[in-house]
Amino acid sequence: MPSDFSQLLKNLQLKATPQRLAILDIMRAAPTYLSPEEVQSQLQLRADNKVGLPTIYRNLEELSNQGVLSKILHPNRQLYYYYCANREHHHHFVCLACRTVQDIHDCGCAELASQIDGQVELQIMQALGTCRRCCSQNA
Amino acid sequence: MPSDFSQLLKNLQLKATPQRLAILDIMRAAPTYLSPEEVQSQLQLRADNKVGLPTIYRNLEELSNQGVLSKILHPNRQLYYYYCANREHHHHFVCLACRTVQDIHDCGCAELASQIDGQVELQIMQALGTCRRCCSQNA
DNA sequence: TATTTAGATGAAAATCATTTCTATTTAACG
DNA sequence: CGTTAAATAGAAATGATTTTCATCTAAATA
Repeated sequence: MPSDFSQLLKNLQLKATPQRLAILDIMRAAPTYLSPEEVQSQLQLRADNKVGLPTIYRNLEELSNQGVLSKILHPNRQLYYYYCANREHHHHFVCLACRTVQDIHDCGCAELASQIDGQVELQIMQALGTCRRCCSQNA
Repeated sequence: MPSDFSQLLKNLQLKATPQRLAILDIMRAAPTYLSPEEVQSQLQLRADNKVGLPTIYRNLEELSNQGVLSKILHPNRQLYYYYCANREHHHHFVCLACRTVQDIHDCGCAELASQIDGQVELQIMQALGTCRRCCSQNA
């Protein structure tokens, strides 16, 4: 759980640019998943330097590839990202109403891979729906 | 397993247009998943009438919503569709090399839903990789 | 069989998230 | 401090997907 993102980036052999650090800061503080444009808006609110959208796209993708962020394929076909401190293999349940994210611990991926006649290289698994809190509010 | 797609479409309250029937025919015959553009190419090869891309997009999406086709979210971010006669709840393992699809029967979705603090409305689950045949060919 | 109409199609244009290009800047190492 | 590979910004391009809208047609009904 490094609040020291500089060290994290060094470990990943990425330069600790102000933009990267600011993006990481936003992502860690966000209670929900964010789209690249939303990350940009939040950066502007903080009166940080303006960060270009291509930079945000590049960094979100890179950090996602490195496992620092999780990527969410929304049904609306946009990409969203989420900072998850949990470094173990797991998946997420995403509330489409309030955008909060729950960890799914027992995902059964290992069992699944074992029944496949081939080699699983990428497993996309997402549960989307309405969390209990939002369910009860709409009732 | 209706080879009689007219009846299937009637059940779904969709008109049995020549375009729809042709698309279904292509999809059923395809040994792999197809992109909308690939469906269009195949339609042209058959010297059927030309079918517009928007029509293909609309129909693939509609038939996918109705459960007649399965949708594949490819890592390259394009959509692909696949005709699967298996009407039970299941998921797919997709070979990225040869594009063939295997059914995954024991997906653990029910167990997963039970551990979530909320209501799962949509579960995206895909295993992507290399099937055994392609694995051995590349060795 | 003719009429009617909701649903479907096609062509062109629009949309819009994402990526590329390229000149400029900068973090980090020595 | 100088060097250099990596990173950034802004503008432009990309390209899959969707919308628009005028036209057509399947199929229910008379």
